[in-house]
Amino acid sequence: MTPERAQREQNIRDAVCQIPAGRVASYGDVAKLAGLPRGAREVGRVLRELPEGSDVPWHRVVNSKGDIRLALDSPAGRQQRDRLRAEGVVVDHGRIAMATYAWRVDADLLVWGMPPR
DNA sequence: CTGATGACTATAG
DNA sequence: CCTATAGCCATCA
Repeated sequence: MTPERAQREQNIRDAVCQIPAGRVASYGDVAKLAGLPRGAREVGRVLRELPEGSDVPWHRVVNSKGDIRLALDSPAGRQQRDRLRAEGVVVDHGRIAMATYAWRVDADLLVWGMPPR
């Protein structure tokens, strides 16, 4: 494990931790926030490797279309759906309305000069 | 080095 | 909505 890799992974986890409850962000958005503009796939890998019981809110990460990418009939998939609903996010057939729930990092940066919260 | 892989994404039909 | 295609890139056998 190179230090660079450990650092990238930490940056990714930190970015995910910035997503507010009740909002979601895409893998690509998280990658951008972590300073890896083309690292969407790596975000997916890091989340996949999170230890069980991690505090990182991985359930707030979905694909750019707003779809939960984990199998809905899997334990993890159901957990993602349930956790999001518990935060007030409407999940319909594994899909989330990004127009409503996407965490608009760029917009907040433009208006406030910093991410929300 | 090479090829396969994938919790990705954009675009086209 | 669906499929196909291409681009992407770290990681691994």
